[in-house]
Amino acid sequence: MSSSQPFLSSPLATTPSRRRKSQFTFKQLHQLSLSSTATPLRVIAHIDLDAFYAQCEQIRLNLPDTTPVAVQQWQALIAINYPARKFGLSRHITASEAKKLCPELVCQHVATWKEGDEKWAYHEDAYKHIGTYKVSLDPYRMESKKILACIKETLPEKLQRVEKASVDEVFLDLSAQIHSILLERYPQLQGPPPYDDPTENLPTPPSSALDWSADSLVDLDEKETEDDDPDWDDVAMLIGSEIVREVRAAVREKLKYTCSAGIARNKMLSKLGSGHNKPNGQTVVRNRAIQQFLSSFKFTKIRNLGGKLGDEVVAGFNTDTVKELLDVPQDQLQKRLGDDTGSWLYQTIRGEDHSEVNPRTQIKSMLSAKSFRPSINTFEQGVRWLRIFVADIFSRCVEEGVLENKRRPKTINLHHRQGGQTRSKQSPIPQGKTLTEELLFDLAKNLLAQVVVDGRAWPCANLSLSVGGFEDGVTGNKGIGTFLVRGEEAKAMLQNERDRTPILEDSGPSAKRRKVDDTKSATGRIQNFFIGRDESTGSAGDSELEERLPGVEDEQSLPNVTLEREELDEPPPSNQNGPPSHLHQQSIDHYFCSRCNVHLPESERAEHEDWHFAKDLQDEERSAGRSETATNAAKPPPQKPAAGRGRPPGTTAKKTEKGQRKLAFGPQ
DNA sequence: GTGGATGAG
DNA sequence: CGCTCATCCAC
Repeated sequence: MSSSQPFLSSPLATTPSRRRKSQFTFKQLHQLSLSSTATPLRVIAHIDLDAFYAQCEQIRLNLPDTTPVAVQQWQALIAINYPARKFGLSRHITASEAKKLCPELVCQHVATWKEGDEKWAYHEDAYKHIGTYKVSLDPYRMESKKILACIKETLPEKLQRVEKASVDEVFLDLSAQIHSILLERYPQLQGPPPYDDPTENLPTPPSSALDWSADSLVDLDEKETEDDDPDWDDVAMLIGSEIVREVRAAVREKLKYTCSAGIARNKMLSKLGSGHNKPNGQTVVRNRAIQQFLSSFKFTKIRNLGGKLGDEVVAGFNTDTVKELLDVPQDQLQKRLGDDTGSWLYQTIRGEDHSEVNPRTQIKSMLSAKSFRPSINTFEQGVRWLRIFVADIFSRCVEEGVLENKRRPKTINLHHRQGGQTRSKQSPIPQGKTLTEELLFDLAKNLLAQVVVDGRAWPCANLSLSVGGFEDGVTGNKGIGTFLVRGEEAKAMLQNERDRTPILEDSGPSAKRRKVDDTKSATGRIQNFFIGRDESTGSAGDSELEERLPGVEDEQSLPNVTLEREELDEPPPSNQNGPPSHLHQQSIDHYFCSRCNVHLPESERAEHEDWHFAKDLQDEERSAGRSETATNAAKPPPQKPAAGRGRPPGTTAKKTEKGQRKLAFGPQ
């Protein structure tokens, strides 16, 4: 509903002397305590750190906050703080151009990994080494964590609802806390409603003018005047604004960061609001001001309309403003965009957004990537970057508590870009083994090998490695006494292995010798990864020599690939239960476990078999303890229940006539 | 489950 | 721009 209409159409408005009742009901007030997306009293805040990366560097370097600071990534500037913006600096200019415009600019390069290092660092001359270093954004992730923790500490634990929206943004659903404060400050709101009827209107709101002086206030809609009495939604917003001011003060005082905020009825409006008064300001979008506020924007500034969908709308209706799009009837929008997208857009430009604040603060995946200029052309070059990616990802996994078994990823994914197209390969991370850096490295190499044999791998313009499917750690393998002991043994053995062949070697002459070995061992695994490939259609062409045309089945086979296929393919990798037939000897000291899809040295074979044995035993006990229907003894460990509730706007893909996909937004 | 695409910052 | 992160869909 429009926020302004009820005021205008209220019959009581004709009796100026008598104050009208609230337009809100006891039911809507109650819904506020539940953070319901349906209540018009809802209050959402969006908090956005000001020029975050630049502020991180300014604070890390202990510079006065008046110093112009930019963050440099190779030659590009990826963040510019507000003092620097006064000099006309913007993104898309180079560091040297910026220095000319602003000689006293502090131009700090991001931290980087260099080959062989076991940790990222701030290197003075990083920009000279775009070919061998990899950017690390870890410092900003760590600051982000501290800020998020600070925000959570400031809010009452029981009533908070915080969504981490990005490294420098959060959404807060303040509804429940505001409900509590309202009842406390205005006891007349405590129930029960008259006649115990929840549809009864709330008592008359306080008549004194509200003090908005500390906030930037968006102008009211036309026909609304500041003389109109406030209602409870205004009171709720004002309380929300107080809370946000306290949160921002805490972040400022404890961590020195400034941020901007928007307070409004929903996520979309709060986000637009937070950008309205930067830096270090907060903006309240009262319900009575929504139309005026929204109409001032190009709709491409609204979330989800910044991309192709927005372009499609512009093309379809020859305007990029909310104001003009308001004249388009809903069915016209639907005709052009599809029913769901059309009605979503119709509602959105009228200020409606019923999406929930998703109480989620932990990441679900992490990624390490590098664009290559110029492209890289060999498997061993790729492997060298994988080393760095793995070091990066593994150290971040350690921060996530992987070593303490708190959280651990389930899958590993390699993305590869060549020419216009990107392809990816992924594999499960075996859960039976301790998650080590070399395990990840091994898996990553295999994925790269798969990409290579699939063809058209070179020249490669971009590689990225990610791990995902983070789940809470297992409980400690109850009932398996031998596992932990053996696990320690395994660690010791792996340590010995590492001592002999250090994984994080120095860059230098020795690296050249070693990378040959990497290539060999990895090509050895190419063979293994041809399991499952259909022999009759042959295997992939040799991408380095043969560019296959799209759609053409080129069946040039790699002799050494098909060689071992038979034996490997025999028991296809599966989760079936059974005798220990899952360990396949590949060579004198090399095994492949088809249950885990993992390669093992002889030194780990016994432990691995023991682990399966113990786990099967445990699973049998479990299923016996339950019912006869439990036949899933060898299924993966029980999954985390569900990702909480509340997906952001329900989106469903549709195919357009042109075969392009676009988003469609369904009802919540 | 896998691989591609879109969108955000 | 380059590097992340999330979500969705066809398969």
